[in-house]
Amino acid sequence: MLSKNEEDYLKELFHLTTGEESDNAGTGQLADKLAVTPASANNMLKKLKEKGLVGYQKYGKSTLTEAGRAAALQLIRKHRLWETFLYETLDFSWDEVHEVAEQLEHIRSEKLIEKLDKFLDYPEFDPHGDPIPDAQGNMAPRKKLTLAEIPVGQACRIIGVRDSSALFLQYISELGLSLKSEITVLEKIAFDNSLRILSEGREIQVSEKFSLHVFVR
Amino acid sequence: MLSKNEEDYLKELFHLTTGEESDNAGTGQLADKLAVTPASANNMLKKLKEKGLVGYQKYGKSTLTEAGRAAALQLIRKHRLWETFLYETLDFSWDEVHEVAEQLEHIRSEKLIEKLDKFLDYPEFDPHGDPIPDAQGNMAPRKKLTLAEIPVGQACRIIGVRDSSALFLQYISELGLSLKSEITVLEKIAFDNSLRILSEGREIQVSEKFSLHVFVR
DNA sequence: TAGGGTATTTAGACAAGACTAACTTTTATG
DNA sequence: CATAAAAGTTAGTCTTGTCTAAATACCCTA
Ligand SMILES: [Mn+2]
Ligand SMILES: [Mn+2]
Ligand SMILES: [Mn+2]
Ligand SMILES: [Mn+2]
Repeated sequence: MLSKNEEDYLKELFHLTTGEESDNAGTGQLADKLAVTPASANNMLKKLKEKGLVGYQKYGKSTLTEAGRAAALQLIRKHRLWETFLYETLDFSWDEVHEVAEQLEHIRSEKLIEKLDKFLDYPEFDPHGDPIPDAQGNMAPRKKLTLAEIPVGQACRIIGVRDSSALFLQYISELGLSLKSEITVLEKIAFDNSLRILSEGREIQVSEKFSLHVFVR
Repeated sequence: MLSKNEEDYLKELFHLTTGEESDNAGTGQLADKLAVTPASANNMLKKLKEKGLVGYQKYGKSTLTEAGRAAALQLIRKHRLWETFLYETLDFSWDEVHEVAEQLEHIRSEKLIEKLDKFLDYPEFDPHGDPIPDAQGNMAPRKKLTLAEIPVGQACRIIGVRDSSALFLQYISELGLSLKSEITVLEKIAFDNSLRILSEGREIQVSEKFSLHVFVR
């Protein structure tokens, strides 16, 4: 039985080692993400290695074992199902769901998560467009196309975001955009790759950085 | 900010001091309920006294202060709303909801509980017939009439149960009875006050003890 | 009213996780 | 390649909450 903290470490390790960047993570990198000192992360890594969930060696980078990966995926499944519930059923906004799901994901009940999945009608993606792993830990690949890659004149629809920080999510909400918003690219400014886009009749100017954080279809 | 454990102690203290029995509780009595040693309960009582939530004196009985009572009621509100959600929305059975609600009640989010209350359409009673306190901590009085008091020939409807132990709830489920079941008392056996009752066409024999645990209207 | 039994409290230890400060290893740089 | 900076580790301490064992207080009854 994993503790809440052990679960959070595994989940973060999963995110750090599953991106395009790298398939392993340093102690300090992990510590940063969890807002903890490197000493604390080091301590936990040793414990998780003992439990066979993490590949760790002194002064080396860490990885998840198969067992660790499976545990992380179960947590991610719960996190994203709860986010979906908060967004779809309780009318939370895009940027509010993460914090609460961070707590709800640790509730221990097989039955609860099965019933929730069924109640939500087996959703495939969470409110940020991230895929929800199934009970066996299978997860659809993340969509990769960003707003930055859409040619001028083309219309597209938001299906996700690259990061779920409250700062970014609040900004995108303020722009009047959200999941499923339809966007047309009006002009790409060659100087800095910023975009003029059209959504629901309103014209908006966004930076290249912004456009790289928005996934579209 | 109260910890999960502090919350559980306050809630149990509320239950022990709000029944008809007594308005205070001994250290060992509290320890029993929380499945903890008297030494642990003693330790916590001193801490809660420091925080102004509990009235405690060495070798004396303990009580809740007004602040402690208010905190306990908020927790009970969350517990019973979650039980209602599990029962009504996710189709949990009568005897399964308590254990999961015991975890869910500790999720910290004002907004969550408001939205849940609204989603459930502001329920007044939980699946066990217990009243749900409102956001200000006001709680309707518990119904008092038990099955044991119903005269022979009279029909009634189950509105709650005296205790929510899994043992009792499973038994009542096995009998085919649940919240809102209609019951007619066919005969009261004078020897031991056991009852023959009729529900949905089936005849059932129940003990006096059982009948004292079922609240009806 | 003096024991004796029961309830309560204290003392000391342990586990999980966190922190700071000091130390070691690795890596990058001139 | 030498050395300084960065990254990682260790040691020791703290907090929360638990336990066991031993000491104390309370209370009931002979
Ligand atoms: Mn979490
Ligand atoms: Mn998400
Ligand atoms: Mn609880
Ligand atoms: Mn209940």
